[in-house]
Amino acid sequence: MNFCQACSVRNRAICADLEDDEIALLNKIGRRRNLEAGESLLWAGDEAVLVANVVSGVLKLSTQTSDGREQILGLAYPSDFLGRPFSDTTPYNAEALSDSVVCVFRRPDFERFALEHSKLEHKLLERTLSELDRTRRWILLLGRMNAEERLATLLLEIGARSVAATCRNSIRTDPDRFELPMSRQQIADILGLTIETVSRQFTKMREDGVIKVSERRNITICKRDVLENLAA
Amino acid sequence: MNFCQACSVRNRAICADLEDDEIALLNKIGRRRNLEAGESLLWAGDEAVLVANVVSGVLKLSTQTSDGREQILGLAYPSDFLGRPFSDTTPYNAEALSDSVVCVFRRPDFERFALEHSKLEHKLLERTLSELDRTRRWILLLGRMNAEERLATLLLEIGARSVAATCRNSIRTDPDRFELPMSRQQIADILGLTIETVSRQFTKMREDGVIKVSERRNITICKRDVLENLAA
DNA sequence: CGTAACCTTGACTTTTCTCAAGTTTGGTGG
DNA sequence: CCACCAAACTTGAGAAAAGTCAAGGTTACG
Repeated sequence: MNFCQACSVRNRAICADLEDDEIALLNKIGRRRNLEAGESLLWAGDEAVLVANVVSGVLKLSTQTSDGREQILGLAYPSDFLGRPFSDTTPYNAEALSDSVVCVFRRPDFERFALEHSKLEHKLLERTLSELDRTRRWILLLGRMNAEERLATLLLEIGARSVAATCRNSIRTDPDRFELPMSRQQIADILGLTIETVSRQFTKMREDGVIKVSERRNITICKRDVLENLAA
Repeated sequence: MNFCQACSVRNRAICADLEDDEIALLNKIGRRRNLEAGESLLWAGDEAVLVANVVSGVLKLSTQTSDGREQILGLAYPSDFLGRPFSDTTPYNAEALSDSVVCVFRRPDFERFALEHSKLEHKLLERTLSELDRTRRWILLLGRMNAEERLATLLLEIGARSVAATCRNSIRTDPDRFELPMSRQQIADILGLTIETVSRQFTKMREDGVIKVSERRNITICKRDVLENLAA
């Protein structure tokens, strides 16, 4: 059975651009895996045994300080790549925030394939460079923005990425209406804040009419310009 | 004239592993450039026209918020790669902190070479993945550490990188004795703090006997275990 | 309908920032 | 060689932002 040919992220993940015969080979070394919300795929510090592509769902990448303060390093949406090729140690935890599907490879299999198929390696390089850009923008957020600016930036980013992640799946979503894939505590762990500070900022934005919130996780952006101004 | 063969970072930069004939080709498309301390090589938002390797010196990568608050994204030491291949826009400013030498390539030349020589592309991928790991560790610092922990982490990192950057140049340095390549203000911009907070933390560490400071920039680590405990 | 998890709110504390002096350092010209 | 200057750094006092601790609401779900 060839999962790749029917794969919903086939044209966006690092396997895009591969020829049919290459895809067939890749299909042999990878396999699908379903993750329930809350289930982990990678553990920081473990030997890096596997790498993966996200097919559907959202995962969080995280580490913690030695005394247990958690920091989320990033989110992985469909077509994003997970894991650490060419290193022995996994640098972060990866945990599904929603029920998810990933396409996993044993790391040695994937590395061998990559070295033999430079087209794949090139795609992985492009993706890694983009991820580095995104991560550096997050450094600006954590280093120089206040709580309000941080939440504004996150809401805009989640809106944008929710659309990008689903647009090929025919469910055209609006970047101004989306469901948060994480709890308030997790938002705090992304933004480097406490849950109370996050909650107060949500309240403030609601009171200012900038956003609407229903059932806690359904967000409507009412005044995009205000958010963009804060995030800039 | 072949700079590459005599290059002090020849075995550590992305050009390591290349065959002699490949090096000769690379030598043709690159050129050396000297930068004085304070001189800029890349400007955020500009069209990405060139990429480079650091040969000697230290550079800072930075961005700022729209209202001008600066944040340093990282430091580039000898053998580190600078610039953004495969994208039209340079994502950060790069400015020399000390007098530096870089090996620059026009981006299209470099990209063409990379696509034709997958060994180089592989090295670049490994380096980008490491840089992503390092950047993510910085996210933990900015998101979850207090001022004291941040400075401790930075001092240990600079000590380690100063050694790594110079060990092939026969000047064997001690990771517990080094010269800071930046001002207090720049340290603040790296750590996401203000200059006053940084200064107070230096004073505290001096008073606690954890470090010695002479001529402002010469640091001796006296109690490495204390710093490591803070940084962990 | 009860419960547990999640979220919000309030009062208070702590950390860092801001603003305003001072002080040290390194360079320059008398 | 010294006095002076500007830039870089340090220090102090008070303000602001975010964190902590402790209740009190909501919501989802069995």
